[in-house]
Amino acid sequence: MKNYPRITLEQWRVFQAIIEHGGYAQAAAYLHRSQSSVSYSMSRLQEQLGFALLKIEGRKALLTESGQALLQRSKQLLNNATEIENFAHHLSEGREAEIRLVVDAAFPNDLLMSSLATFAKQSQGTQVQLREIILSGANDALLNNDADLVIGVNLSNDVMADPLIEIEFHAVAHSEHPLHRLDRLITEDDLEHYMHIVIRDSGQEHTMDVGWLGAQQRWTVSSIDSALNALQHGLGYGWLPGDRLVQPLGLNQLKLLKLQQGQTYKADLYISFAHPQNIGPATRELADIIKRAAAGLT
Amino acid sequence: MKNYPRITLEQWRVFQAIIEHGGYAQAAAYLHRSQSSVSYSMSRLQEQLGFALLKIEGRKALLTESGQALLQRSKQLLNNATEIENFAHHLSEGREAEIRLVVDAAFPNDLLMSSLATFAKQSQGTQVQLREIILSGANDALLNNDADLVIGVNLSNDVMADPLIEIEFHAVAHSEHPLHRLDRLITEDDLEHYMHIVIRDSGQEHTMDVGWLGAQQRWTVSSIDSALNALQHGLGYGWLPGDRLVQPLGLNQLKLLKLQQGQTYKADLYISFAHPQNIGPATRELADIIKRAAAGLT
DNA sequence: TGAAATACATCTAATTAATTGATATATTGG
DNA sequence: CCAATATATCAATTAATTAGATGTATTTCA
Repeated sequence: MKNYPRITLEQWRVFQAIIEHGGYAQAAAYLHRSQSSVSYSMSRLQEQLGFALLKIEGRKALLTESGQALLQRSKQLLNNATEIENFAHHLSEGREAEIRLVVDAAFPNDLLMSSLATFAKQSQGTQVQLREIILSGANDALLNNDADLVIGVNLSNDVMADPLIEIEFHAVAHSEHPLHRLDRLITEDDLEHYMHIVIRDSGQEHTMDVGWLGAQQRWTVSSIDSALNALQHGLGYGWLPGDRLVQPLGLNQLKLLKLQQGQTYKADLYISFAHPQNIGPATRELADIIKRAAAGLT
Repeated sequence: MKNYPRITLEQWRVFQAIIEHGGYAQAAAYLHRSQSSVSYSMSRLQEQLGFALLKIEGRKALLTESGQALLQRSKQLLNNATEIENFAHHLSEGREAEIRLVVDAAFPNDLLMSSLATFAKQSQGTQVQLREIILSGANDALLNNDADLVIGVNLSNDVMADPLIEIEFHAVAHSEHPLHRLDRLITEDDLEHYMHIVIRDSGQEHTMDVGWLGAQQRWTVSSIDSALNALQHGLGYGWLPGDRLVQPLGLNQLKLLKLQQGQTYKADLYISFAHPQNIGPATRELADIIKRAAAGLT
């Protein structure tokens, strides 16, 4: 099996030009070459492949079946090659090769995904490296200089942070959880008797510190998915962002707790550039897309 | 913006060889060229791009940031080019460029997808064009010669058809449908009073012929998804393949009907080559994969 | 029907690009 | 500071591509 290409991009280009312009002569005109040059390239290509891509029927050049299959793929190849050079051009103008985006898990996933999809269309080759964090992880990322763009809570002390959206956290527990069987609004005291599932800063270990009777019980997890998992297994109660609750509430796996107070609390998510003094064009575009998407939602 | 590539595959290959083999001299040895040739190619590449991919630090060639970004992409490009030539080689040995696969909608989707995923790994570039049909659509495809491989029901008269799996169709209706409120097993007469959602041959028009009181009412749809949609909106009852019912039954959107008789009926799905006298290697491989997947399920 | 026009193939010469071998320049290690 | 190592550059050579002229086959249409 071949491990490096022997056919040049120029050869594929000539092949495509012949098809797209309806013949050798037209291709030659398009490529600013002589007809014999086109003929030579094409015959060399077919000689290297070992079979015909074109059959000359009468005096028209027609694609063979194999030719059709290779035309399609060679077009992709040529586009690929062109894109690299365009990307290189953007690079030389200061466009970033990669954006390191850090996002708090509370940020709605569909909003993030649709923003990334929009950005991908106009990215000019800039790739996005996505990292999900929780709470202070966002600030850590800012401090440690391993992010370019950050979405998180509590960035408000950062003067440059723009508010994005408000996330509502709702108190929930498994639908069979004893808290749902109380015939009254739930008080702080009631909660003390049950396990509290807490999402805490990313990057830290799971710890379990079950106290004794009456003491506050708490299980700390490091991701929203872990918290959901724990809740769905009936391990306790906890506060989770609304958009992650739509499905489990719909399926009746979880139920909202009717609290005397504090049934929901709100947190603001901010977006911020990690290096405000030096923001590349692609990073700015991505930030704008996210801001617009968030604004459109409210 | 450039619309055709000016940098040759060879240039990218030289660039990669320098990185992979740790220097110009080693790359030259690997490529069976002189060191000066490698140096020339590389400097020409950078001249064309307008910026440096390598910086010579001391006497070691190190990637610049841009170089890193382009190395990654150029590797993809080279792989892409190599793959086309390998694919061409397979073509010249008689492998198909494309397989037209026609599948009855009753065939379990996950089975189909996992089979296609398996095939993709060993496809050697052969692409699969997938078309979904219903009932006699499979036979149509066979007759009209616009398929290479067919999965459908009622292919049994075709001597070459292999039985794949048995599909169970279950009678269901929306969980609030009046049929569920009868305190006894449902009879044929009961059914006559309600809309029957029927999936019929593909390629035909939706028709709605609502009869009057007591007469048989029927809504004919042309896909399983349409049928599910109709059922989930409580429009009537119908028989659907079991694997498509798992979710709606789980969500309690639909409920199985308790019929006096005929609550489920079974259909056998067969797989068949459209042109048994002339089967390409890739088509045979894909058929084998599907047969094995189906066999593993039962 | 047959001459003119069209289209691809082939040949040779000219041109362009790539490669080499020798040598220059720079850096590192001892 | 010298020997070894690594890349850069130069001039000469070699290879690949291109062009121009010409050949062959097909189609058009007068």
